[in-house]
Amino acid sequence: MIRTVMVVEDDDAIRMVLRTNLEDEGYRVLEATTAEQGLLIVQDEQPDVVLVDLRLPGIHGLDLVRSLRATSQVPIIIVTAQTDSHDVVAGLEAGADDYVTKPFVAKELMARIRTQLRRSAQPEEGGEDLTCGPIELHPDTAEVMRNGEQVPVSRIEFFVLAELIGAKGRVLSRDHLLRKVWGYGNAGDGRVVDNLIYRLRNKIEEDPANPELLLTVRGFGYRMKA
Amino acid sequence: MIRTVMVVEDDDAIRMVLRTNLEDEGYRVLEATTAEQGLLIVQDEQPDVVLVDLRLPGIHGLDLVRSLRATSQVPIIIVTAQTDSHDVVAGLEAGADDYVTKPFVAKELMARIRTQLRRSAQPEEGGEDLTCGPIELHPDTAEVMRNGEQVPVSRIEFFVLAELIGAKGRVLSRDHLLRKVWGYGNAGDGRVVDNLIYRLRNKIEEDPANPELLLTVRGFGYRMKA
DNA sequence: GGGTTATGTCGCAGGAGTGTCGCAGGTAGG
DNA sequence: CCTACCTGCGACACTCCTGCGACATAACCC
Repeated sequence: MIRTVMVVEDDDAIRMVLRTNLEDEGYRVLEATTAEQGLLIVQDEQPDVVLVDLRLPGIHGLDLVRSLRATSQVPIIIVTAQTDSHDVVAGLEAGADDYVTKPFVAKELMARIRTQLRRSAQPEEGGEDLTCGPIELHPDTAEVMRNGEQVPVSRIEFFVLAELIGAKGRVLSRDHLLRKVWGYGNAGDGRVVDNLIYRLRNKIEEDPANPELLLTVRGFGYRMKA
Repeated sequence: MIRTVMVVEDDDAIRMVLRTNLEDEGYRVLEATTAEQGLLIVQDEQPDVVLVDLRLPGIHGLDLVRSLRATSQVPIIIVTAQTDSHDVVAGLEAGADDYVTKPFVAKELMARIRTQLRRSAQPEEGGEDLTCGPIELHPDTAEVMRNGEQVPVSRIEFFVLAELIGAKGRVLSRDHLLRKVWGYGNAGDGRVVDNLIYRLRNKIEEDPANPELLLTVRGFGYRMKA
């Protein structure tokens, strides 16, 4: 599963260092240089962790933390040059989950990110099963059921199906699926998605040639039946 | 609601400082000076947070962290004089939720404790017996029984089995197991997990070549039969 | 209809994921 | 010092996945 980390930091050099380290760890990285921008992107992309600098142009990082906390449970790690323990307390009280001071050691920061991810990964058992008509997804066991019978699907097929069902009938572009499931780097041939949809249909559709669940939206992408 | 904080620390002076600060914040405080003692008390009293020093007489603090994690989700904060970032990484990978270095600022530590409590305020599942079909785990004695007969397993095998059974049928990735059981420092070869599963199957499965309890989920990891 | 583009269909080869097993260094206990 | 066991590692076999390419078919536009 590809995890997404959001970095809100106005210093280009530090942001680049963070991006490099995060990508080396296999994360998808989103960037913002202002609190306003960060807030929008978080709502849009729902990252798995947010790194926030306190000294931002315009709105202060602390206010960003409070705004995020007001609407989201996403783990927040403050990464800042302000080392005063008073600032640490304020940051944590504002709703941050951890506080790391610059200059930070990359390996330590990565470990702290993993720690946050580990904890936020637990409630996934509370995550209700994804269903669509006769199809049922169990994220806990990575199983797909059709009419109660188990259908063997591969790892990638599972993620694509989860993404589609999670979209609840909205159309998802090939590009969107490529990014979410395959993860930026290996974009390659756009037809990969078509192929996978074909195989998926053979597994979950009654009549794969006339799909009733996994529908094509010509020119846009694919969607599940509402 | 009165929260309980457990302190595992052998230095009398520091333990006293912690106790005073914690009681001022309104917590109930439990104390232990060794890892063994700490483990017993945690099982007995189920505190809401555990503070652990790394340098303990006898069993090392890191091993205490791993032992706690094997059977409990209690938030763990390492409080230690070891400031090396390598130690921080090892501590977090062992399962700690935060890492504070001495000398610490009391107010900051208190804030970090509140942060942990805030997150763990969610409901906990009851203390479960670690059983799965004919398999039975006794964390107290580190014994594994199959159909009432004792099966000799090694230390690591025990932890892996505990982790799997504790997951109640959910899939656990190799990475997850590596971090939880091995502690990632020695990550090295991912095949270590496969090997261990193979050996575990030879001990607990009727027909190891056709496992019915310890199942492979291709592309994801392993899981116990629900 | 004819041309063009988007998508469906399907087989293949390389490769990733996993099971299996033996080996050797390490470790604990006698 | 010896022994037994644990444990990480590497090698090999095997299955299944998956990206790709080639062609067929359907939808769209003029």
